[in-house]
Amino acid sequence: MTEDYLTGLNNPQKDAVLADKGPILILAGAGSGKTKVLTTRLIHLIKNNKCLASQVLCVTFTNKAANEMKERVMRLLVEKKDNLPWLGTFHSLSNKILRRHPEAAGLKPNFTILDTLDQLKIIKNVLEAEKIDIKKFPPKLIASLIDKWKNKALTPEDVLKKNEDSNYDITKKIYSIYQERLKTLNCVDFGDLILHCITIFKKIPEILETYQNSFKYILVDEYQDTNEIQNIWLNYFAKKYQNICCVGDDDQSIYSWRGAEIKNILNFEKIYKNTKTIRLEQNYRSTQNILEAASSVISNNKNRLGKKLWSDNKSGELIYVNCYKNGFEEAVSISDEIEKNILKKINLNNISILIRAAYQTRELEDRFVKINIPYRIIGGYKFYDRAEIKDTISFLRLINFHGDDLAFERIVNVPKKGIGDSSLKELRNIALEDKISLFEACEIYIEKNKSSSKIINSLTIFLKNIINWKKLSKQLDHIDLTKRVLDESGYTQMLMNEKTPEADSKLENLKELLVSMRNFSNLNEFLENITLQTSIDEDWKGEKINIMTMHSAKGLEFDVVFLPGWEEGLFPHQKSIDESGNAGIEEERRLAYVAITRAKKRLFISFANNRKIFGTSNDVDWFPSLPSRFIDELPQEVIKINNNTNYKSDDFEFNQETTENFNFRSPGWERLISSKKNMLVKKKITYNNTKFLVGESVNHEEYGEGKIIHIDSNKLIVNFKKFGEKKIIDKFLRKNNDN
DNA sequence: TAACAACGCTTTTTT
DNA sequence: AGCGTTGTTA
Repeated sequence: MTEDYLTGLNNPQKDAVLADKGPILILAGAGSGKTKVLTTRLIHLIKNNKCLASQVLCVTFTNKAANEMKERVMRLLVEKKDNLPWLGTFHSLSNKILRRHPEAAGLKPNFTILDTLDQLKIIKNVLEAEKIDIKKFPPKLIASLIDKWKNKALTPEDVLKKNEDSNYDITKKIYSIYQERLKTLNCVDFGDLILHCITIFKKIPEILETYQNSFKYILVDEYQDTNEIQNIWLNYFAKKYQNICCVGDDDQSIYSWRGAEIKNILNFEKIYKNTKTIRLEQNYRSTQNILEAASSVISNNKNRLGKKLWSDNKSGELIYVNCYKNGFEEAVSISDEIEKNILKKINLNNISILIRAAYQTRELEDRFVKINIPYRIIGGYKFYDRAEIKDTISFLRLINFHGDDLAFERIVNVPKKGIGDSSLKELRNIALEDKISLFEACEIYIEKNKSSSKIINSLTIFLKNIINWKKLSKQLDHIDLTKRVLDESGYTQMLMNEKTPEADSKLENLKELLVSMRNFSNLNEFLENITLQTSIDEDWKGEKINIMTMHSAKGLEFDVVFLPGWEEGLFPHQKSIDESGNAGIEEERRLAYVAITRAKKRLFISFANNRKIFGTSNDVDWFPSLPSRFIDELPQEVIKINNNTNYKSDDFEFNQETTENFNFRSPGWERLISSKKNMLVKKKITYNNTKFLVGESVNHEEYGEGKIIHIDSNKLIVNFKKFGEKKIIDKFLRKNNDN
C-alpha cells in the first residue's frame, strides 16, 4: 500500500515514517528532510488510525515550526481537523498542561508567565529585601544559576538538600525565596513551566497516568538540543507505550549553554531497549561545494558520532571568502551583493545574513536604512519587550489580577502623576508588614490618609480606574478593553503630547499590538500565551532580507546566505572559549556547521581586519582582528578568496583596499561615494601601540606561557612553550610577571 | 518628585 | 552608542 504522501521519500525516510511501534532514533544530517519525515510520520499515524490525532505528542523547537506542522497536518487531514495532535515547544506544551492543573503546582488559575526582565526585577527585589549586595551577587548571575538548576529539574528543596557546593549557599536561599515570591504573585518563569509539570507528576501519579495513557505516540524534533529536565519530561510520557521517535543531529547541538545534553542522544538506545536507529544521510538542500565546506569544518571536532553526508546535487558556485578593512566596508559589500540580487529580481525572503552576536546588526542596519533595502530582524529585541507594550500588558495584568505587584509597580505612576519612589516605598512597607499585595496596601494607605493630598488623589483615581476596567472586562472584548484603558489612563494622550518620532512609533506599535490581539479570543488567552511568543514567530510577511543570529536560523534554509564577522574572538566567541575551553570551541564549530548548511545555493563568508567593539565614535577604539580559525578549515578547492587580495592564512598582510575595485556600483553606492571619502578621512584608524616588547614573557588563556619573537603593530608572534609559534593579537595576551 | 547630567558598564547564543 | 544607576538641582 503506497500512500500518496509517501511519494518522494527515499528508503530510510520511508522506514522512519512507517516504523510503527517502539522507540526510534533518527540521526538526520543537515538538509536531509527530517522535518518532512516527522510531518509525514505524523500524518501516517493518523491516516492509518494507529491512534487518534489527539493521542500524539509532538515537540518542536520553535512555535513557528509547530505552526507550520499544524498547517500541513490540517491540510492533509481535512476530515479530522477537529481532533488535533498536541503540537508545540516544550514550554508551550508544558504551559498547556499546567493550565489544566494549576492548583497541583500551588498556582491559581490564570497565572502569568514572566519574561527575563520581570524575572530579574523580582530577583533584584528579593536581594534588596534580604539586604544582599547586588554587586557581589549580580541578579543576572543568580538568574542563570537558578535557570541551571531548573534545567536539571532541581527544586529549591533539592538544591538545599545537596550539601555540595556550599559556595552557593546564599544563591540557594535566594532561589527558595524567589520561588515563594513567584507563588504569591501567581507567576511562573520559563523554567517553572517544565519544572512544575515534573513536580506534579512526582506528587500526583494519577495525573501523570492520564497523560501516559493518552500519548500513544511521541515525536521530538531537534532532540540534540534537549536538556536534562526536558528529557525527564519526555521519559515520563513515553514510559507506558515506548512509542517515542526522536530526530536529531549531534553536529547541530548548539544550546549546551542552556543545559542541552548531547548525551540524551547518545544514551537514547540505553534508556529505550530495542531502539530502531535510522540514519538520514542524503542532503537535498545545498550544493556539493557548500556541503563539502560544512563537512570539512565539522570534521575538526573530535567529540561526535560521525556521519557521511552525501548529495546528488551539482557542485554549484564556489564559496566566497571575503576580507574587508573593517565592518563598515563589509556591510557595504554585502548590501552591494544584495542589490545585484534585487536587479535579478530574486525574492529577498530567500536571502539571509546570519550573525554570531546581536550587536552585529547595527552596522548592517545602518547600511540598509541608508540605501533603502528592506530587511527584517529575527530574534533581537522582541516586540513584546518594548516599554509601551509592556506597560499596556501590565495594565491588563493588574486588571486581571490585582495581586500582580510587578504590574502594579510598573504602571502605578504611568503616565506620571506624582507617585514617586518614596510613596512606593511606603506602600511596599505596608504590603510587607501585612503580607498583602501592593494593590491592597494602596487601599489601606488611602484609608489611613483621608486628607486629600495630590498623591492620595492620584492613587484613588488609579484604583478606581483599575476596578472600573475590571468590571468593563466582563462586558467588552479584550481589544475594546485595551483601547479604553489606553485612552482613559491617559497613555495615548501622553504619547501624543510628546510629538517626537519615538513617540509616534510607539503609538504605531500600540496599534500593532491591538491588531495582534485578534489572534487571541479573549483576555485570558492573550495573557496566558503572550510571553511564549517569540520574535521568530512573527513578522514573516512582505519581501525583505532576513537578519538573524546563527542560533535563530536553526531549522531554516535560504538560497543565499551571508556569514559576516568570522573573526577570532567574535566567532568563535571569546566568551565561549573562556568559559568552556575546547568544548566551547567545538560548540562554536557546530554553530559554523549549522550556519554553512543553511545555504542552498550561494554562500558568502567574510571577516574584517578591524572592528569597532563598542559604539565609540573616536578613532581609538577600533580593534584589529584575525580571521576565524574556521576559515582555515574550509577546503581550498571550494572557496574563492576576495578580489586579488593576497590572503594567506599564514600572513598578516590583510590590509589591502577592497572597496576600490567593486565591479558593481549600486545606486546606493553611487550616492554614498562622495560622502564616503570624507568619512574615511574622519574615521582614520589609529592603532594602539602595543605595550609588549620582543623577548617578553607572556600568558595566553588558551595557549599558556610563551615568549614574543616578533611584533607587527599589535599583531604579535609568540612562541608558546606547549603550542609553538602562534600569531596573536596583543589584547589576548597578559604580561607574565612570575619571573 | 521630576528632569537632567554624569558615570560606568556593556555584548554570546534563548524558551 | 545606548542603557541603567547615581547624584544634583529646581
